[in-house]
Formats: sequence, structure tokens, C-alpha cells
Amino acid sequence: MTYMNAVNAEPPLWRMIRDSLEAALAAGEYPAGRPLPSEARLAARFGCAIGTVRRAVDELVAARALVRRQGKGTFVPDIDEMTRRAPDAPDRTAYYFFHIRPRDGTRALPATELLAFRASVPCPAWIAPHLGIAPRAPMIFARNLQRIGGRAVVLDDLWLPAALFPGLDRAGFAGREGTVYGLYQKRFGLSVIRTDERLRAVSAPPAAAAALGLPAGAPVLRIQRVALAIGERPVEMRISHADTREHEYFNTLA
Amino acid sequence: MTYMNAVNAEPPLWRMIRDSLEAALAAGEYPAGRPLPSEARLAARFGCAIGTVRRAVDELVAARALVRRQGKGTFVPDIDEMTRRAPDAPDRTAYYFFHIRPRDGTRALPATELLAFRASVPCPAWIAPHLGIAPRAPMIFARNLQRIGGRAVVLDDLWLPAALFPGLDRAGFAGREGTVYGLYQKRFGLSVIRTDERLRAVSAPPAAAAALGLPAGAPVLRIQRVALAIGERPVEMRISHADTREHEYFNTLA
DNA sequence: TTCGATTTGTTCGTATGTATT
DNA sequence: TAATACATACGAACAAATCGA
Repeated sequence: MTYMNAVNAEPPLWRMIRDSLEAALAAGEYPAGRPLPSEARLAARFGCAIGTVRRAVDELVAARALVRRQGKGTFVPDIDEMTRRAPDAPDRTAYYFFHIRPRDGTRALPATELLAFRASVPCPAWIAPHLGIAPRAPMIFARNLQRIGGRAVVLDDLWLPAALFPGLDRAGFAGREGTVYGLYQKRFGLSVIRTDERLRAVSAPPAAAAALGLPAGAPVLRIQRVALAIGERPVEMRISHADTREHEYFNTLA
Repeated sequence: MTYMNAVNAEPPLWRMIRDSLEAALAAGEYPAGRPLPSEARLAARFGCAIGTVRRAVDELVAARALVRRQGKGTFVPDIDEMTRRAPDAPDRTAYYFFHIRPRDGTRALPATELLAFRASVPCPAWIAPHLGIAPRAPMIFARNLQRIGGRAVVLDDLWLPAALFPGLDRAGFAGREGTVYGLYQKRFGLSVIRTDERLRAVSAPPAAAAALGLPAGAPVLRIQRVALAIGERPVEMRISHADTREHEYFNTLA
């Protein structure tokens, strides 16, 4: 038998199916928590064999856009569920987006305290290009202090394009259950699956020094992060300053 | 038909094959540059279908332990070949193990200058556990200065268990072609496929301040890296200090 | 508790496409 | 051109987990 692919220069069928599924995910067609159509159904819909659908889904699972559960179905992963694992869980999914940890080997998830929230701030000129938005576009700004084991360790400044988070106010932001990424997902259908981070060592800015209890000008780790949802959509810029006297940023490249 | 798996608690066949191949790779049975046996041959050897071998190889490809080339075969990846790509190559493999880059978006591979080399130094007590070796075991020590665009940006201290690198001397180390990881692979059969890094912001130690042209006590990025070969074997401890005034550490989590 | 339906996971086998030598 | 090797796609059978009747 000859397949579509006999016609030259076409991408393989499984990739077209993958892209089609990814577009559906980016459009929020499959909310987290409810299963996608079964592989057999998807195969029927796409007019292909189950194995071809599996190949496409495999890719999305590898990209962390989907998770499979035998006997149940295939789901958009629930970010908070990934995050809420026991700190000594064997896999590292719990720390996927949280890389600061004690140097002494102990593990604890951070507790977050909201220090500031403003619902409409013009986007700083240097941030706009990182998020692919217009300069001075309306932004939501929030400042969080993260404590690990009671100690103030990280000061986060978050910048969110207001257009992506309609109706988000201080109460909704502070009263969330779980992480901010869980909030993005559950209330706005934005599933963060990738982050790009740029790290530098700098002298602590005054706000960070004060919040972290550091002497003025002490070296701190500055982390500039862009969070991307399915389909490469930037949804958040975050500038963090971390006190790395007792903590460190961990990164494994595999 | 019933498969092996009917007997309970056995891992799937593809995982046993994957582990078997990984063990062979760790033992250096397949040197970089020459193809592994074809998938058909491997299937015959393991007494299974080609699809099952492909599944096992898929995993090793995902773990960067192997690369496939259509029409040619499956290979242990040549680290230097990955690294020597054009700086504007579309994929990021060239920078897989090299994360420091200019902040302004330009891209250039670093030039390395050997500042010090000692062939037999007892292992510092705090390093030994990270490499899984005995304290005071004989080590090779090297200090490299990395320049990017002519500017001194990173000072590297390398610690290698001497037992893994028999006969490596200053001339062999300095006279290598390509990266140090390429040297480990070509001369000693150690293919680095993973690194664990811990980052902190610290005041520049005197040696780093001098080499990087920094004022005493300026903030620098301290990177402590353990390089792991196939089979989780630690082969190198590296402590780097980077000047992040004009450069940054980039990390993408996908 | 047992059973059956549903869904993903594993394994086999086959045919054909495409790149390399 | 022919042989070889990986890539894509199909289809089928059975295993294992889940859930509700």
C-alpha cells in the first residue's frame, strides 16, 4: 500500500496529528482533569491506525503536554498534582519548575507570601519583547516572597500580560490553592510546559536585600524566567533574586 | 499468543533490551563513530521483533546515549561533532554542555586556555562523595580560562579521578582537538551524557577575580558540575566561576 | 466480590518509503 | 543500480489497570 507520504515533501502523518492535537490543547479544547478521546477514537477521527496516534501522543507526553494513565485515559497534566507530591518522591516532577533547594540535601516545598499586587501596570519596555507583546501593554504585577523551612530565600517579581488573565485580582491571586502555574491552568486554561531561564550573579537590589535580610550589595542569584504554555505562548515573565548562602539552584541536563 | 510478560512482575522486554544495550555502551563495546549492529540484527540477537528493539533504542536516543541516522545506522554520538556546529545552527545541541553566553544575543563558542595542570593530587574530602570515590584518591587537576569573543569570562577548575584517565598528562590534555568531553570519549571511552549542576552567587575568590579582571569581592556565578557518563558513572567534577556582567547562564526546561 | 467493558501498555509481524553507500 | 539501514504506517493479539454494574 502507498501512504500519503508517497507524495513528496509532506511531513509524516504522525507529526500532522501531533500538531493538530497540540493546536487543540493550546486552544483549551481539553481541560485538565478530563480524559482526551481514547486512542481508538482519535485514530478513527484521523483516519489512521492506533499506532500512528500513539506515536503522536508519545511526542506530546515527552514534551510534558500530556500524561497517560493506563486503564483511565490520556490527560492534560494537572500542574498542582505534579507539584504536590511528597518531598521525597522518587521522581523529580515535583521540582520541575522549582529549582532552588537547601544545600544540605534536605527537601521542602516553599511557602509563598504575597508582598504586592497591582492589576494594571504598563509593561516595561525591556520586558515586552520577551513576552511578544506591545510596550506599555497593560500588565499584572505581583511580588512574592518564598520561604523554605521558614527562612526567606527568594523574592519573585511576576509580570503577566493582563489580556491573558481577564478578571484576575488580588483576592483571586492570593486566594489560590496550589501554585501560580496551577492557577494559570485552572482559571485561564494556560498550561505551562516550558520555562527559559537566564541566570546571573548580581549585587542584591535594595528590595531584595531587605526582603531576604541581606547586607546591602551582597551577591545574589538573579533568575529571569519566561514561562511558555503549549504552542510556545509566553505567559509570564518572572525576575527572582535568591539568597544562595544556604541554598542553591539545581539543574540536571539529561 | 502469550508473551514472556505473562509471567508476573517481569519488566517489559523492551526495557531489558534497553538496559542490556546501555550496559554494553557503558562497557565501551561500541566505540563512537562506528555503527551498532542494525536493528534487524539486534532483533535477531535478542530474539524479538524489530519494533521492540526500536522501542529500546528510542529510549537511549531520548537519553542522548545514541543517535540514529537514516540509511547509515545507529551510533554513539560524537561529542565534538555535536559541539562543532555552526554557532547559529537551528538546534541547540552545540550548546548542550556550555550554558554561558553573551547577554546581547550574539553566539560564539568559547576558546580555552590551560592555566594549570597537575597529574596527581589527593582528592579533597568534600569532592570525593560527589564522584563516589575514596577521600585522598589520586586526582588530575586542571585549571582552564574560557574566553568568549576575546574576553575572559569563565574560570574552570577540573577534578578527574586519575584511575579513569590512565596516562593523561599535560601535553595530552592541552593538545586535544575539540572539547575535554571529546577527549574523555575518544581516548578513554567515557561518553558524558548528563551533567548535574548547582549554581550559587558568591563573592569572587581571589584566583577568579584575578583571572577575570574583576574587583575583589565582586559577585560571580559559581557553578559546581558533576559530569556523568553512560550508566550514571561520575567522571568529572568542575567548579566554575563566571563573570555575568556581560554574559549569562541559559537554561531551558522542556 | 466478581465480572465485563474500557483504555492504555507491550509485542508481534508485514509492507513500503527514504537516505546512504 | 542494488543492497543496507532507518522511518513510517498498518493491523492484530494479548496484558494490565481502572471503574462501574
